[in-house]
Amino acid sequence: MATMKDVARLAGVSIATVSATVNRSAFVSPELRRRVGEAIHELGYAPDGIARSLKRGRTQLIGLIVADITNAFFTELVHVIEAAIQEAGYSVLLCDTDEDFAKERDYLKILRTHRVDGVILAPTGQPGDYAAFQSLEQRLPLVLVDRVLSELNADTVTVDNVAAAFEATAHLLDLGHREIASVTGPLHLTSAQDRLRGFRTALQQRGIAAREEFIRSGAFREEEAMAAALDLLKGPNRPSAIFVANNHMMIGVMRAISQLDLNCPRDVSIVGIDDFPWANAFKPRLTLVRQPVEEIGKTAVRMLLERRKDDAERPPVHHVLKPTLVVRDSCARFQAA
Amino acid sequence: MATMKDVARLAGVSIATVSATVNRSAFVSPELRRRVGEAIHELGYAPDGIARSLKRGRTQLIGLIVADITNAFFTELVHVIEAAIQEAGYSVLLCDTDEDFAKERDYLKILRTHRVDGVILAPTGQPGDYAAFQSLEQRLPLVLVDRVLSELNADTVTVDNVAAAFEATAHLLDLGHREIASVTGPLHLTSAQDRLRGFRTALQQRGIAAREEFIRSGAFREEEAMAAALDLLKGPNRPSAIFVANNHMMIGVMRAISQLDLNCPRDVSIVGIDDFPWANAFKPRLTLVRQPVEEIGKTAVRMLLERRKDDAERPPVHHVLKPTLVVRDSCARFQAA
DNA sequence: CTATGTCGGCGGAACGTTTAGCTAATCGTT
DNA sequence: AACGATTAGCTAAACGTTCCGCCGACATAG
Repeated sequence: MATMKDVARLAGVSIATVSATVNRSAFVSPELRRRVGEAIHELGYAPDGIARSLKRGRTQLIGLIVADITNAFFTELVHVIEAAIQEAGYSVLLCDTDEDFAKERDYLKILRTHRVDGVILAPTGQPGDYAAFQSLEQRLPLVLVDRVLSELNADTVTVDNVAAAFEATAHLLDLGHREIASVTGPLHLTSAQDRLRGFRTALQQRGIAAREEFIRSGAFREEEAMAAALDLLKGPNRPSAIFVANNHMMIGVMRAISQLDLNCPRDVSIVGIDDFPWANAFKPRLTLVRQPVEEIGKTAVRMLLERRKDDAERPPVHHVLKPTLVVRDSCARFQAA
Repeated sequence: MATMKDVARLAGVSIATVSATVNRSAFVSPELRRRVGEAIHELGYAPDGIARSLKRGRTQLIGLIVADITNAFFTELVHVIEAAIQEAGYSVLLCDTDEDFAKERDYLKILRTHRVDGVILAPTGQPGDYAAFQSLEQRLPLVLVDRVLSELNADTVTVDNVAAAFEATAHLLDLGHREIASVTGPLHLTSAQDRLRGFRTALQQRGIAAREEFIRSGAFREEEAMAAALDLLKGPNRPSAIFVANNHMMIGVMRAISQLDLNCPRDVSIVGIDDFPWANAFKPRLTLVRQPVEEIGKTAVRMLLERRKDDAERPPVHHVLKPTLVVRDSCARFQAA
């Protein structure tokens, strides 16, 4: 592979001139510019980003760590973040932790080795897991998305999960439901905590006691949600509505309903969090709380790049975005059986 | 950020010894190993992958270019490829072209600048677009997935799209359908071509003439598929079944059915290509041809890394994997209206 | 006691850039 | 005519590694 030296020799100039030409970093006479251009073309020269990174001290690489790319929310998030990063002249180093903190830690180390210029992280760890990081990650610019980690005082972008769950639950309450179940995520994640909190607050506010046996929390996974829903729905005094905290879980719940030959929304109303492409392509079209994914992604990228510029020890900023309820057909007015 | 020099100074050894210790590339006495280890720990040293890459001539980076990460097939593919690459000690540089060849070309250039060790590419270009590449891409190890590009004689991993479409169509024929429509992708992509071919072959084999007005080809997108399906289904002599060539299009078709208040499979039978998580969570549970995504991904990674080792000018190899029909509820036996 | 061999560890030259500082040439000013 | 100012382009020193070749110490053999 041709190097600047080859180009310089062929064009009869010094490598400094080649560099100046390639980077437009200094005036180069038209004549030399032409000769350099020709030599580059002839040799098929392309600058070596590695050498350049070494010298410049930055790589134009951003690490993106998500918990689970097959979750449609993260898919979409990766999509918009990738586009925004590319637009800004950087590239994405993708890491998928599969909700496994050990992997996440490994990835962080790898990203550090690759000398990425910054990291966008959707963390999976428990509080306490990150104690070592503050010092270890010698101020690598970091933005947290979707889930917060108070101990890691970094910039964050999240949606108001309490509000999301509150709205979803309030919608159910408005329709007359009282026996409402909740299938929610692992409670060490702030997103899951907040969603459960919003759910409880909505009930409380109407003076309705939450029935603890109707609250199921487990991993953000299809199988567990299906098991939970099956268990919830098979008994004689089943809830008339279920609030589902995540889209993987939604699949599980819908499959449970399908398997029990129940009809949604006639037999049970369902409301969830996270919109996704298929949500309105089937029966029933799902009523959901939509997160502003595009805004989350763009904001995260913007914050990261700003943080890079003036890496002053400016205190972290936290963006909290508003979710919106999208009403479709999966919730019906309550009627006694 | 601490460098080997710092470590060497603190441990009282040469940087060569630090390097040997870090890489286990030469025998280092236990005593020195201990001192170096301590110094590394104390300084929080981590090797600089950039300098290492420059010296070694490889980056442990693999470029992954997909046409559209929001397509569940590619989502899953990215998921398994990322895992396999990570497992092999490499990292993924993710590029999403949004089915735009101009972007694809830019990405290829960027990847080259980043000096990736290889590229896995799901191309979007038309034949002819890649003419310049052979020489330009100075033998960058390359594996094509999902879609082939004969002019780019690289290794490929695909599924037998002809067989996939054939099986799907045959299933419809077996159920007695005769007026079968096809909503298929852009015909400059081999995957779309092959799927249409399989569809035609199945009809032909039973001596049934394909009705050209029932064949719609457009971008692999939801909106266009919805428009096509709307048009196909609103007339009085509508097809009794539709073969849908891709999962984005499937969403569009299902939405059209929902909008027209038709019932699938009673009014129209649907079979598609590409399984996805939601396919059996709703009514109707979709009958689909499933691609062996995991095998595609793992094979692609394996081929790429092998190609790296002995970069002999060994001729390209082409893996063609078998799809399987998954019968669920979206196709019913034909009955005259 | 010297010659030979072994082996842990070191020095230093790369890898392909960027960039500070320099040189020689050209120019305008007095 | 002499002198600084300006300028195009060059030289060379980094950046943080890897790894070849060497050196000195020690062991063994003759």
